[in-house]
Amino acid sequence: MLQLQALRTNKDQIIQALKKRNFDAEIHMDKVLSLDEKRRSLQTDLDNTLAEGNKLSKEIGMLYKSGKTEEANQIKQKTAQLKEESKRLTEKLNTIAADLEEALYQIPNVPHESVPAGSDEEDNEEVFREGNIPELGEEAKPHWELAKKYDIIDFELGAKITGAGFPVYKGKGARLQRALISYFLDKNTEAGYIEMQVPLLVNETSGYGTGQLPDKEGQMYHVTEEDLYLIPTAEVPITNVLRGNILDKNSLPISYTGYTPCFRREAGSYGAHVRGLNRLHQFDKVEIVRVEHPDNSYQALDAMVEHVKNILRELKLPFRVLRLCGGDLGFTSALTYDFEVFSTAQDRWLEISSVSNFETFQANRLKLRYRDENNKTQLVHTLNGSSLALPRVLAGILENYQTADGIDIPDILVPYTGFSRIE
RNA sequence: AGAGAGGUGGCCGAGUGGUCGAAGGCGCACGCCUGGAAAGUGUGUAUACACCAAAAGUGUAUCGAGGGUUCGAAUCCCUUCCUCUCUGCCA
Repeated sequence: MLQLQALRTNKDQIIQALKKRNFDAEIHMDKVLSLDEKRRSLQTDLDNTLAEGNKLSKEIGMLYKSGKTEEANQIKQKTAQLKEESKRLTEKLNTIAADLEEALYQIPNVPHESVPAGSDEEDNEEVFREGNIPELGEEAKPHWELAKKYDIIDFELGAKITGAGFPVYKGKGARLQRALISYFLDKNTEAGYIEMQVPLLVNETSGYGTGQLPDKEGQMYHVTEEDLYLIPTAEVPITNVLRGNILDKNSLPISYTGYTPCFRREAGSYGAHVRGLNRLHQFDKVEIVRVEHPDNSYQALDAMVEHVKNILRELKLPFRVLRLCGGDLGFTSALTYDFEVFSTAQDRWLEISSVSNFETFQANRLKLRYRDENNKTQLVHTLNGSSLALPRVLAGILENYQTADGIDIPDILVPYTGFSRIE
């Protein structure tokens, strides 16, 4: 959620910047600002009415104490009128405040100046590429065939137990999953991230805090009995750990990492691009989250990008980094770098990580602040990234490391798996 | 899941209808004292919103959350969430 104050003072600038997203902010902005104006004048009216009432109440108290019951009763009649008035104003104010909040929720984050203009993924800007794309020859198989051949992932079995998109990992496949999770967590904690184990279900407030609600409501599994949501990413519980806090500026930055399964309904997805591990309802991911002083957040974003690069280097997977264009940029993000691994057998790039700076957009909803030099509260910047999403890394390893009669395990993972080859 | 007790400021803790944003203590900040420190001592110490060009200041709201009773609620009533104790169940 954008800050009202910013909208009031930089209206034109923000409208201009949002054009990069192909988002016409003008109408929204006018609505927000006019609602805000109404809200403020109502607030003033209400405050004055309540103040008057408070004053009279005190008088009544005094009069009763000194036994002047009659005078007190006279004043009482005045307060009845004020009470009605304040009730009316409160109702009005609540309605306007709710409308205002809803209108604010409709406006996406302002893109960073480096975000390229563009309408879809075609316009994303490649900023980095590394690694050799192996020559696999004609025999190369996509990972879903490899998974079947070596009996390490069973999609049908998952469908039997639960439904499509809930695979079962078996034997060395399961072991490889576990190895990847441990390896990622080790890399992250070495880099100073504090490991967290968090709930996999969150309440509504947390969903709003990180911005999944209201705009991605349909993407989350909802446990209606308890009104809880299955997390679509560890970002939600981990970032909400700090919700509502006022941090000492010396406690910044705060860096967390956590492994969780992620649950996504993925309503509306279909076709070849969702085969195998490419798109699942349940998948594993290790996430990194940072809370930063606004002055340092872009430095932190670069550090996160470097960190993920290093992991992919160690895994010896061919990858590239994209700076997302305005049209492809997530609703809450100011700047996002996507990481993609090249899947040789599928002959396409697979997104495996997304690293974003949300600036104050999430912090504003989360009410997550720090105290500055002048003891004033300021919103922090929040960032997060995947390091990494398991299924596509797994797909990348299976496909790129395949040989005619087996799959090699990247050297860096062997201490974690305890084996160096799947046959 | 059932019965009972409770949720007050950064922390502890008083407060059962009136001037209470809330005693007292701890912590923290600044000052005094000291050669320096400790002890002592003085002052200050919540958040949001509105008014004001801004600071100062003023007003309003907030004692888990939401609603109600009342001229007036931290205090009474209802709903809900959470914590603790006992019973039950259970990995």
